[in-house]
Amino acid sequence: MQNKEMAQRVRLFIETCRRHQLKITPQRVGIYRILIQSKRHPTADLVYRAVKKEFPNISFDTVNRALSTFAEIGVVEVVETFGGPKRFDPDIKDHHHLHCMACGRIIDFEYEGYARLEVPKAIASTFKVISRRVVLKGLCDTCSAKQQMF
Amino acid sequence: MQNKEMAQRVRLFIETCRRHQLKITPQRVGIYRILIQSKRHPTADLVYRAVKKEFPNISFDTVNRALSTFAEIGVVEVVETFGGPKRFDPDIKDHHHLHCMACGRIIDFEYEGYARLEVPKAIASTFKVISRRVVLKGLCDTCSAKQQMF
DNA sequence: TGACAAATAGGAACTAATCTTATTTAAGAG
DNA sequence: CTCTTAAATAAGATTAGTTCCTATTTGTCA
Repeated sequence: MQNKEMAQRVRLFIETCRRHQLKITPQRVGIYRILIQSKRHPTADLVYRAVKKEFPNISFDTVNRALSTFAEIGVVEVVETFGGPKRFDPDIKDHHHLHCMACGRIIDFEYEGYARLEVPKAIASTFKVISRRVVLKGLCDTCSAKQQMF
Repeated sequence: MQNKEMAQRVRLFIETCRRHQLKITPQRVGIYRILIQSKRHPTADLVYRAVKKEFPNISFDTVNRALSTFAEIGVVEVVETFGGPKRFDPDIKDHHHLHCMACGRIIDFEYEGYARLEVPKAIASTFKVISRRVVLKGLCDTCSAKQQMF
């Protein structure tokens, strides 16, 4: 990620925090910076270990609480998983996911064809739909290559 | 569910277990029967508490292991969640999910319009896609009614 | 009917998430 | 710039969810 883009996203993040009357602490900014640099939909623990390099005595709880707070104000998203620890996604634009069942990697993709997944009338009339996503399960390039060998 | 349909599904379940060299134990059958009667995508703990009525000294581990085994051989599915305990779905037909963010309910639906969600070429050429599902987040009828009151 | 691998019960161990409390700090008021 | 106060943090304890371990039991096949 470009330095410039990063700075821009951090600015936006800070703005959103202010709008929600959240204090801008160095820890929160550090956590957010780590998160937007990660392409791996990390767990709280992974973020904790990364941010610990910059803040050696930050506590796990601070990281975990920050991530939950970020999700509440909508600057990050909790990703759908199939058990295991929560994973966080700093990309809040509409996009879709492929889950590799072998290595657990989650690959983001955007696709025009899914752009306006209409909601069935029967659903739309009774439920308030907030977000839509296509979730694919499969094997990523690396793992399907490995399988071929057997 | 009709008695007849139930018996048929259990027969199929037993067949699949045999195909995978799994022993047909009364516990496994009991757990499976509970699961196919549930419309709530229950957690292991919920299944455990229900099946305990029939098998008073079944252990949680037996239930949990059975459910994982069932998922491995494909007779049930682990449902996508946003943190929290694993949830299991006895419906292995293609279908989609609406997650109520307020009460946690997961509503199944089928929709012709999603029937063949084509996979983008860029994905299809590098990944082996095994299943596809549309995941909607929102508020269910009951919860959106409650919100209206404020 | 007997032999054996697989499954179960029960409890221990482990991992993830949340809570508690004392201390520190961001940010608005003066 | 300093003071005040509510909010946030660190550290450790607690709880929830899941998996592991071991002795015992039980399906299944010969």
